Amino acid sequence: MADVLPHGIIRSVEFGRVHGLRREDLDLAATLRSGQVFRWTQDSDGAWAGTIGTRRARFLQEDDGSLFWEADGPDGERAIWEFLRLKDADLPALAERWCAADEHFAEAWAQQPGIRVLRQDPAECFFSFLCASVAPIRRISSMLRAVAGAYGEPLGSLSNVPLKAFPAAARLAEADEETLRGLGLGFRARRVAEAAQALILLPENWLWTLRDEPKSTAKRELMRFFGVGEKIADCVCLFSLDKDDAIPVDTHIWRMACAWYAPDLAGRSLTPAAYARVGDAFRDRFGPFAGWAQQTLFYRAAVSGARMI
DNA sequence: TTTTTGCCTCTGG
DNA sequence: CCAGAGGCAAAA
Repeated sequence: MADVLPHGIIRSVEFGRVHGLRREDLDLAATLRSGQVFRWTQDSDGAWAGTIGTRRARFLQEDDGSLFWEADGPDGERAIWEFLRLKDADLPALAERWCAADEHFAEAWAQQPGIRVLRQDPAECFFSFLCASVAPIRRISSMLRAVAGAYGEPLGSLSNVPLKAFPAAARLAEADEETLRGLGLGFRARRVAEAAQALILLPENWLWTLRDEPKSTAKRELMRFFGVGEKIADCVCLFSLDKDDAIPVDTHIWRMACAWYAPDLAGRSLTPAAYARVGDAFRDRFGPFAGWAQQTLFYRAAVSGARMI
């Protein structure tokens, strides 16, 4: 099957299946809903469609856990495995240790196993979390869909779901603040416009090169952008730059830390020193993939809405 | 230097 | 009216 995209590129859609996956390895729906990606949509068949960079993709997870996928080639299968990080982390084995180390994680895992950290496109991730300030997931999704709808390159449809690439910085740099405001970004419009302007002065692959830098360097570089503080920098590090022990400290993680992992912080305010203490407490307890453990705890508190503390 | 405070902005209760 | 997936800049 071959598609001619609106800009003339011919792509063939590849497909395949990942066997031997259990819910403990991957719960696709929970992972895509866990507040790390915002533009994946579920159709009436229960399949999820979205983009990985400029590549269209579609997933359907069967009841036994196994995963059917479709994706633009070439190397669709490799792209799927990288996006889901299936080779990088044995989630059930990690979770078994985390359950033994922490009763609160054990409760969250029992309710919802299989939430993975994805390896997403760094540019879309950067702009996504720039838009995430003081906004619930539903609103973040609506902002990013509006931005992609207005500026994103059409990639054609996959199973009747029209898909657009998230606009490159060069395209976003053409947008002025007022236009972005009109797309519902509010005060975030200035941050997105300025970040796009700053990014086009750097090499096109600059964000990707941060994958090769240590977390401290990547964070420091990201925080030079207006609108990027520690929390957003940690989100970009964890969700797109392979920094598996980055801990984005939002209000939910902060409350958990005060209650369970660093109780001496209770009643204090979230200063930079306290922020660092929270991250260290998570890394002490959960180890090099602490950010993955964080994602399960975050889902339980922020997405499922369960009362934990 | 570190921490606190006010402000920005808008949807939903 | 108030609260909520933050960050900035000024001031203490």
